[in-house]
Amino acid sequence: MDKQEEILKAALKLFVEFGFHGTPTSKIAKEAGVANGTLFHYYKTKNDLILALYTDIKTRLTEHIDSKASKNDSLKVAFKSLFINTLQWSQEYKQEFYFMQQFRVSPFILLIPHEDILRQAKAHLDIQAGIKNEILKPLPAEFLFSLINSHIYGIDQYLSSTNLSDSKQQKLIEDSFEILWDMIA
Amino acid sequence: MDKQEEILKAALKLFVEFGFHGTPTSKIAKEAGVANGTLFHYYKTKNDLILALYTDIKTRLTEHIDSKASKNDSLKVAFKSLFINTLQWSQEYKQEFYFMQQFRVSPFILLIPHEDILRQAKAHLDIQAGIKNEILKPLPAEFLFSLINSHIYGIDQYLSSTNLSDSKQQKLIEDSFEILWDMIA
Amino acid sequence: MDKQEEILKAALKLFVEFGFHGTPTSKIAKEAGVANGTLFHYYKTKNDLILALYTDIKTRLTEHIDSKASKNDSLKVAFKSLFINTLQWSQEYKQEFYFMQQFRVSPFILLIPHEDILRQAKAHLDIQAGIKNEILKPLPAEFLFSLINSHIYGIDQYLSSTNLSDSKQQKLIEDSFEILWDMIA
Amino acid sequence: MDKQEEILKAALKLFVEFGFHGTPTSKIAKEAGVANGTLFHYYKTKNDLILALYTDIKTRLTEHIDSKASKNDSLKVAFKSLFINTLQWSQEYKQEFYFMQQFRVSPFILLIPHEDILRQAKAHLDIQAGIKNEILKPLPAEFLFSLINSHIYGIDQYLSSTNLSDSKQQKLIEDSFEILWDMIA
DNA sequence: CATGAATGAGATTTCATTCAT
DNA sequence: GATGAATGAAATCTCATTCAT
Repeated sequence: MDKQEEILKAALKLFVEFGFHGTPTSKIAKEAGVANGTLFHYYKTKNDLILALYTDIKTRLTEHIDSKASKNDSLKVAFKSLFINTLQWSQEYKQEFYFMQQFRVSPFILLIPHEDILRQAKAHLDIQAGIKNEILKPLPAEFLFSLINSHIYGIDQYLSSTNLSDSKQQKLIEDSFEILWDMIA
Repeated sequence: MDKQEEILKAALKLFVEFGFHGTPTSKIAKEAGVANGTLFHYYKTKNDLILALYTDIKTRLTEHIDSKASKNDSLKVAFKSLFINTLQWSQEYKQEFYFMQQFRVSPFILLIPHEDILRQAKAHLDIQAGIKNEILKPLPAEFLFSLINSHIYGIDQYLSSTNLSDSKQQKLIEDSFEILWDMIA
Repeated sequence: MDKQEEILKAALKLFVEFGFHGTPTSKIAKEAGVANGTLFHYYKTKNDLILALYTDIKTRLTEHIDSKASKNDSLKVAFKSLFINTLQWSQEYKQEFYFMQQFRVSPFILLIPHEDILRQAKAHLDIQAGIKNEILKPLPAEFLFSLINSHIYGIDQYLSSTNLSDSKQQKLIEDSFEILWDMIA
Repeated sequence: MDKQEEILKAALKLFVEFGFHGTPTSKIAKEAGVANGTLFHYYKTKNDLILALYTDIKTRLTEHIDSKASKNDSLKVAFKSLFINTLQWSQEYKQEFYFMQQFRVSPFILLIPHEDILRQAKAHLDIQAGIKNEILKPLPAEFLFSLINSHIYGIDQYLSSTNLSDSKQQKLIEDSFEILWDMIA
């Protein structure tokens, strides 16, 4: 692994444990096994590092979801795939998922253009279309989007607080999707 | 308003905008219109101030909810009251509600005994009892709790991102409760 | 002497010896006998300190010159007074005078509005008027100003590089003025 | 142009604008279009670079003056040649001339043996001889030297602050020499 | 020769906290 | 109680310099 990756990895670990501001750049460098200045060789400022980490994680999650999606699925299958893959990823990459939540209630979120946030998230499925085709309930798309998102976060939180076996976890995720689908369709 | 209150008010405003660590105590003091040292007269450390603010806000929310609840309601009515009053409060005191979310994904949350968090939240309604009485679905209480909570946060987020009239907002909150109830009962 | 003065005094001493950037703020603080942070309590940045020092010295020189000037002098007497008092001050406050020269060939000079520099310098005598009254040679005022200034700096440099007794120094300054006067009148 | 020259050229440009310490070696390298390390291949330290630049410029000025001087001139003609050629050079190579002034009020000047400074400057004409031959006024040679030097700087400053046509500039330089000559002879 | 990633000492600046008034 | 000057540890960031390639 090259130094730049080591730095991101170390930053993630420490940010999750101590928060952005509770983590000095010197500790990140030490954890990454590089010199203090090396961090600033790759990231001009600590802010830049935080933003780069967010972008990196978001990209990885998006790629994971996209890699599992197939083009010709029905809306429900597409939704289900998105839902399940997001939650599986959230459990496999707990730190990453937690970091994103931290980031989203931090002032740093303001540095990400608002559209970027929505676009990427909604890119995976066309809620609008589902409403038009009368597959989804006739509610504002933004509202449905909020419901779906928060549902996912709720499940993630529950999974993280308990310690289910893989199969039980799998079952719970699938059941949860049916609950969600009943709610929005 | 006395100085102590002014300090809390100033801290809330600045924390929400700049984050805990992004807000120096000197700025809080200035915003509150008191001297630097005065802040430390009331709160021994900055940490103490943050915790006191959290406790203060949580208490105010709890009191609001409790003041609206009546003892002899059915479970559904009790749930509905909790749900509606929480969301109405979240919209009236947006900064406060946002602060609590910030606090909960921050390392400070570890300073609050885990049980305190659950107990207080669940104190208002006995999910366990609802399951036993077969009013609620036979799912783990913790799981239902997560679903309820995240649902509330989802609605709050949607309400905060749009700008509905009071009546429309009221309607949406009530509809959302029915959706939630269908999900858990 | 209060701390703010001590800081200016220490800064002057060290800047003259090591240059602006060759002097860390930590050394200034130590030389002034104050804590590191105290310097920044009075001057928001090192730049601010440098500018404040320049302004302070320039003010002191101006006040010295003004205090020695009398209103009703002839132009020649007024010039002579300015000339002599500037040079006496330059020898009494060598560090201060040297600092001003350092400052003037540094990028910091750009932070001082150009007009401020000329206005203050020319305020003491009206070259323009002297030209109109045919007391001074019919040359551009700016040109005469440059000649006068550089003459003063030349004498200062000579005085600083030799070690004359007070009386000889006094004599040389007076003779130099006559040389200057012959040059411009 | 080879890399070594590019480095000197870049250094000159940036030093004049930002000062010695205000200019990182990395910026010099970038401006010169070479890699960071290349600079240190040619100049062991930043200090060495600064000194080399000073020496280079001083040599070029000296060569310019020498190339214009003829051996058998009278003292006045020799002086005039020195004076005029210095000022013409100062206007043609403004950055270079400004750099030398910066250098002379910087702590770096101490790294140049004092005698070198005087010798080279005085090498071009024998003030001492002029005094003995009663061509120059019976004043200390060092004093005359200071007067001449500062006069030149004064003219340079005026020329740099205005924008005269070449012919007017030429005329002003010649007139200024007569003024100087009257002052010292 | 030339490169540029890597270093780490050190510079500037911030900031929670103290304390004499 | 209230003030705000003073503190100094610690944080972010810079930069001259090195060295493996």
